[in-house]
Amino acid sequence: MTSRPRHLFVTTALPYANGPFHIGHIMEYIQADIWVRFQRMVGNKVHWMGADDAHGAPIMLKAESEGITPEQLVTRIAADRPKYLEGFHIAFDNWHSTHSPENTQLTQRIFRELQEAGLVYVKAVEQFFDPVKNMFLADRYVKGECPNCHAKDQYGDTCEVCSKAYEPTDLINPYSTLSGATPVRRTSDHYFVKLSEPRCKQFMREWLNAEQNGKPRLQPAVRNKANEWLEGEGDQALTDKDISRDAPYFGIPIPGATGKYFYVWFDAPIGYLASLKNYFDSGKARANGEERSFDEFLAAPDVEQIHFIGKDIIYFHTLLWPAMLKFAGEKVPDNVYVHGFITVSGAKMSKSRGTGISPLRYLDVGMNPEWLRYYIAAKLNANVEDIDFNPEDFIARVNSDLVGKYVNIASRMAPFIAKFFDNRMPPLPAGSRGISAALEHQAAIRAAFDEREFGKAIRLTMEVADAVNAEIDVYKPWILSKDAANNPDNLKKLGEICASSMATFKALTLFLKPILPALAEQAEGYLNSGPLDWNLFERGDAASLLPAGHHFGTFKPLITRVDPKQLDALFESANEAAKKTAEAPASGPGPTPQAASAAEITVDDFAKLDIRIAKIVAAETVDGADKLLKLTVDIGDAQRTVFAGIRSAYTPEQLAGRLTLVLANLKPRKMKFGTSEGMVLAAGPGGKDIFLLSPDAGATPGMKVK
RNA sequence: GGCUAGGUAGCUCAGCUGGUUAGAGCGUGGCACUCAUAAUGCCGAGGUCGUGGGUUCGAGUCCCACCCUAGCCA
Repeated sequence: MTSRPRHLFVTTALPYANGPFHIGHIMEYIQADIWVRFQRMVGNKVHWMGADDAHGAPIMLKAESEGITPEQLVTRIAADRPKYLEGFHIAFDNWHSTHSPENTQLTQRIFRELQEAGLVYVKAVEQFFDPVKNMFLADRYVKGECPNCHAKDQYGDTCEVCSKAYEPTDLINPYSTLSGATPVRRTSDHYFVKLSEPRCKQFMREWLNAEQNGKPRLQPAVRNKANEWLEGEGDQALTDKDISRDAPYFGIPIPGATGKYFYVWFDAPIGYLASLKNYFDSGKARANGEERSFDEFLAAPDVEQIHFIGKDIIYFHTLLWPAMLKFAGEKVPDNVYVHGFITVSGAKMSKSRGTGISPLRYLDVGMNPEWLRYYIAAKLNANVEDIDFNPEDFIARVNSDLVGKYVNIASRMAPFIAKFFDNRMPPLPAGSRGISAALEHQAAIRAAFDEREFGKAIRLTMEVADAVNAEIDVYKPWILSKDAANNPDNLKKLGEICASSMATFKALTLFLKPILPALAEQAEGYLNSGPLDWNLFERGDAASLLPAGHHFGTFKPLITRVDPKQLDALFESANEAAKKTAEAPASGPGPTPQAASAAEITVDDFAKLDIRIAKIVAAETVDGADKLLKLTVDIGDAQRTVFAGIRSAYTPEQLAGRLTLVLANLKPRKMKFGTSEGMVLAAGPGGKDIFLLSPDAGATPGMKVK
C-alpha cells in the first residue's frame, strides 16, 4: 500500500479447444483467481488473460470426424466457456483464441524476429506419411510391432510392454491409426529453433536461475527440473525445437513457406500476447485503467509477466518460451508459477473410471462453487504438489470452517445486536482476543496470499475465528442478555463481545474475500462496509476496524452446509456421464444415444483383453466401503482378489460359488482396502440394477473368452 | 533405467537456518453450554516423524544406502 502499485500481466494455461473444462482447469483458474483478487485487494493492477488453444492436428481430426470445420469446433467449445468461468467466479479480464488475427500477426512477427536473430534453420526430416490421408503422421498416430520385444500395437515413441524408447520408423509392420494404411517414409523440410546454440543456452541458464523481487523466479523443484533439461549431455542434451508442420494442418501459415504451418506449441504461448493485444485493441484495457498502448505495456519494465501453469508444461514455459521472447527482442516472463494435479479420492483423474469430477455437474447438482474454491484453497501451497479431492474431507472442511467457525460468528451475534443495540456497533472493549489475533496475523496472511500459500492463509485465518469463538464462550452473551435490559453492567459487557466479534468478523471477511468473493459480498452487505480491501489494516488499530455507532444491514444466512447427498449426486452423475462417454466417445451428432456403441476397434485390440471365466470362491463386505464387495476369484491358474462396486445389487451370499467373467490383465489398482487385481464384468446403470455376466453351463474357471 | 520431488497422529496437513516433553484442523472418547445453519468451548486418547546406517553434546530437521508414491525424460 505504501509502495507503488505493481502492474501484473497474468496468464493461465490455454486450454486445448477440443473439449470442455475439467476439474484440473478449474483448479488452476481458482488458484490464479484467488491470487489475482488478492493482488487487487492490496492495490495492484492486474490484467489476467485467457484464451483457447485452438490449433493442431487433434482438433483438425476431431472436427473432420464430426463433419465440421475446425473453426466450427473451436467456436462451439468456446461458447461453453462462460458457463464455467462465471459459475466458479473466475474473473478473467479477457478471453480470446489462438486462432485469431492478433495471434497470426504476433506469431509471424516473432518468427521473423527469430529468423533475423539467426536462431531459425531448416532441416530435412524423414517422417512417416499416410498415403491414404495424405498427411504426415505424428508419433501417436503410428503403431506397430515393438522392435525390441515384438509386442504388437505399440505407439511410435515407446513400447508400453518393455518401455523401450525408439523412433517411429523403427517399428516393425507400422500402420497409421488414422487410416490403417501402411505409412511410407517421406522427407520434408522442417523449421527449427536453435535452442542448443551457446548464447541461447546461456540466456536460459541466466533466466532460470535469476531472482525476481529478491526471490528465485522459479520454484526450486521447477528450476531443478529445467536446469536438468538444459544441462543434459549426450542423448539427454537439449535439442533444437522443431516448430513446423506440413499441410494439412490447422494452424498459422509460416510466412514464405508454402504448405508449412507453425507447430501448435509455437503459437500457443504467443496466444497469451494475442489475448492481451485483443484486450488493448478492444478498449478493455483502457476501461480497466491502463492508459498505455499494447506495445508500450508489453515492453514496460514495470509490468510483471506471470504465467500460472501445470507441471506438465514446464518445458515449454521455462525454456522454449523465454528463449523465443528473448531472441525476438521482446520482454521475457518474470515468473512461472507451477502447480500439481488434482486427484479424486487418491485416484488419478480418469473419465473412463468415472472418478473425475465434472465442473459442470458440480454446478448442476446445486453445489456452491465457493465450497470448492475454499476446499482447493485450503489444500494449495506454493509447491508443485498434487492435491487430492476427498469427499469426506471436503464436507468436514467446508462445514466446520465456513459454517461452524466463520459464518457462525455473525450468526450468533446478529440477534443481540439487533435486539439490544438498535443494530448498531457498540463500543469496543479494551482488549479483545479476536481482534488481537486478526491484527497479529493480518500481515502473515497477506504474505501467505502473495506467496500462493493459500493453505497457510486459511490456517491463520481459522486461528482468528477460533479466538473469537473462544472469546464469545468466555463472555457468555446468552447469559448477559437475560437481564441486559435492566443491568447496565451486563449490557455493556454484551456490547463489548458483540463489538469485538463483529470487528473480527469484518477482518475475517476480508481475509476470506479472495477465496470467497460472493460470500464476502453478502457479508459486506450485512456489515454495510462497502467493498473491503487491505486498507482496512492501514492504521493497524482495533478502533479503525469498525467504528462505534456503525449501522449494520439485515442479517441473512450467508452460506449453507454441504449435504453429503449432494456429493453422492455429484459422483453418481459423474459415473453416468462417464458411461455415456465410454459408450459413445467423441461421436458428436452421429448415432442416437440408445444405439451408441464404442468406437471401432480391431480384433487385435480385443485380443489384448484377457477375459476369463472365473469362479467366485469367496465374497465379503468391506468395512468402510458401502459400495464395494471384496471377491476372491479363481481364474484357473491363480486366485485373485478383486474389489467390485456391486454391493448395492448383490449380497456376498448370492455370489459365493457362482461363475462369472473377469478381466484378468487389468493393471492392478491399489485401493484403501487392498489391491484389486482384476475387474468383474457386469452391466446395468448402477444401484440395484447391476447385472453380473455368467457363462453357459459347461464353462470352467480359467477358460479364455475369445 | 536416469532425474525431480514427496513419504510426520485414522484423515488432511504445519513444522523457519538441527536444540527442552513433535503441532493444528477434522474424526474419535468424555465434560460443559444452548446465543447460533445440532453450531461453540474445555479436557483426553492417538505418532519409535518410510527403513537402516552415519555426522553431532543433540536430528523429523544434515549425510549415505535402501523401500514406497507421484511426475519428467521434450
